[in-house]
Amino acid sequence: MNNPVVTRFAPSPTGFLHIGGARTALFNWLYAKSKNGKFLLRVEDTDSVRSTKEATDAIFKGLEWLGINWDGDPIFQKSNEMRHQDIAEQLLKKGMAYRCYATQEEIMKFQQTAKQNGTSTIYKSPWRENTSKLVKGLKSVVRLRSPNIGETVITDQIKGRVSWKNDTLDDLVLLRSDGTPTYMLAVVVDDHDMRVSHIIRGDDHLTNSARQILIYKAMGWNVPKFAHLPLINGEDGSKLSKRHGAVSVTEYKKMGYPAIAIKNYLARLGWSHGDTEYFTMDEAIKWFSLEKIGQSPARFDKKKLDSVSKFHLNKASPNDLVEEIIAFSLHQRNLIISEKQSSIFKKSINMLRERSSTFHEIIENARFFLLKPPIIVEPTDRALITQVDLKMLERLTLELTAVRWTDVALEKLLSNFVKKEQITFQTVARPLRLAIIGRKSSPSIALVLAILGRKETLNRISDALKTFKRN
RNA sequence: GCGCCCUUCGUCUAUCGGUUAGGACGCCAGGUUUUCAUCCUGGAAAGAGGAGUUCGAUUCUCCUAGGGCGUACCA
Repeated sequence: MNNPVVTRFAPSPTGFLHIGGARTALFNWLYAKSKNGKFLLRVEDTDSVRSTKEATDAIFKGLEWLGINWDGDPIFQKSNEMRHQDIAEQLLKKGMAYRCYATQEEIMKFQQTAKQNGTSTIYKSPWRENTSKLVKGLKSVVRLRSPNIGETVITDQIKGRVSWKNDTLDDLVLLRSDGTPTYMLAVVVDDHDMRVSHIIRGDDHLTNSARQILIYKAMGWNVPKFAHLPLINGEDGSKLSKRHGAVSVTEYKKMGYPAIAIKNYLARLGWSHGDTEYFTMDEAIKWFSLEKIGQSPARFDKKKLDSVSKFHLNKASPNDLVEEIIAFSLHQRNLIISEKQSSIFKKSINMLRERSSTFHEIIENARFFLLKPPIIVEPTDRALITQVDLKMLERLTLELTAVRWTDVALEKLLSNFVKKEQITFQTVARPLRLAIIGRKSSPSIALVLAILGRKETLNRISDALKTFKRN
C-alpha cells in the first residue's frame, strides 16, 4: 500500500503572498487533492528579525481568498526549535555532525582565495577532522559531516534524475553559534515530523534539496519525493519583481480579478492538460499530475490573465457574480451599492460582463446607473454636443415621453426617429450617450435607456439641455 | 569561478521517433455593428546553433551559445 500523500506550503512571513508563492501553494494543494491526501501549511518564522505578524496574516488571507484551504492548524516553525536542537545533538552524538570554530572572517578569506584560484568555494572546515574535545570559550556552529565521496541523487518528479557529486555539496550549518537552528535543519526535521511525502517547491530550491537529503540520510530517515517547479519570470524574462507590476496576490484581488481566474491562469503557467485553457478547480484536481508540469520557466502575461478572467466572469452565475461585485465594491472600493442599484445590476449584468475582465471594469461599465446626477461630461467631450443636437434631443424627449418603456420599443423608437430626422444612428446616439451617462461609449443605448427607466432618462436629458444651453 | 537547471510561434503551451508541428492569448485583415466592446471568419508567426544515434529526429545523446538558480551562522 502506498503511503498517504502529504504536501505542504512553507512560506516565510516576511512579506505579502507572492504570486509565485501562490502558484507553489496551488500546485501543492492540487496534488494533495488529486491524491486524496493532505495539504498542510507551515510558517517558516525562524528568522525572528524579518518575520512579522502582519505578513503571516497577509499570507493566510491571500490563501483563504484564493480558496487554497489547508488541513489542520498552521504550524509555526519557531515553536519546534527545541526539537530541531535535539536532532542536531543526536547528529553530533552519532558523529554525523561536528562543531566548527571557524570565524566568519576565516571563511570569507577562504572563499576569496578559492575564487581567485578558480576552485570550489565550498568551505572545508579544519574542525571536521579535529577530534580534540570542546574548545571552551569559543563560539561554534554545528555543521553536518556530509559525505565527500559518492553522489547524491534526486529523482525529481518533474525534472527526472538530477545528481551531484558529494564533494560539491558543503558541510552545511545546522545550528548557528547562538544555538538556534538554521532553515536547512528546521525544514528537514519539520517535513519529517509532519510526514510530508512530496516536497513541491520552486526550482530555486533544487540545490537545497540535495543538501537536505544529506540530513535525512544522516538521520536514517525516509527521503520524501521532490518536485521542483520552474519559476515564473516577468514579461521580459527576468526575475519577477515589483517593477513588472503587481506581484502580490492581494493586489490582484484589489484589481478585481476573481480568485478562480488567478488559479486557472497560474495553474496553466507550467502545467497543462492538452489544449484545455479554461477549467474549474474540480477539473484541475481531476486532471492534475506532476508529470504534466513543464521544465522551463514561464513568463507572466497579464493579457492572458485578462482573457482567462473574462472567460470566468462570463461563465459565472449572474446572481453570484452580482453578489461578488457588491462585496467587492464595498470592501475594495468603499462603495455601497443600494438595493435599487443591485436590482439594476442583476438586469444588466450580462451586457456589462461581456466587455469586462475584472470586477473593477464591470463597475466602471455600470457607472451609468451607479452615478448620481448631475452627470458630468468631460471637458474635452463637451464640444461634441452642438446646439443642433440639443434641439434634436428636445424633439426626442417628446417621443420618449409617450413610448412603452422596453428595450425593444426603445430600439424601434430610435430607429424610426433616425429615419424621420434623416440622420445616422450615431448622430443621435452620441449626444444622447453624453447627456445621460457623460461618456462617448456605453453598452447598447436602447438597453441603457431601458435599464435607467423613463423618469431618470428624461431627468438626465433635461439636465443636459439646461447645462449645455447656458454655455 | 564552481555546481545544478532550462531552451517549440511575441507569450502560455500540445506533441510521449514518422504530424501540412496543433491550440490559446496577443497581433494583422475582413465581416456583423449603434459608440467602446463583444461576436464570427481568415492570416502572419516556432523547434537556439552544431555534431551524433536512427531508415527517419522537435522528440534520444553529446558539445556550444544564451538564460536562470544555488554557492550565507536568509529562508
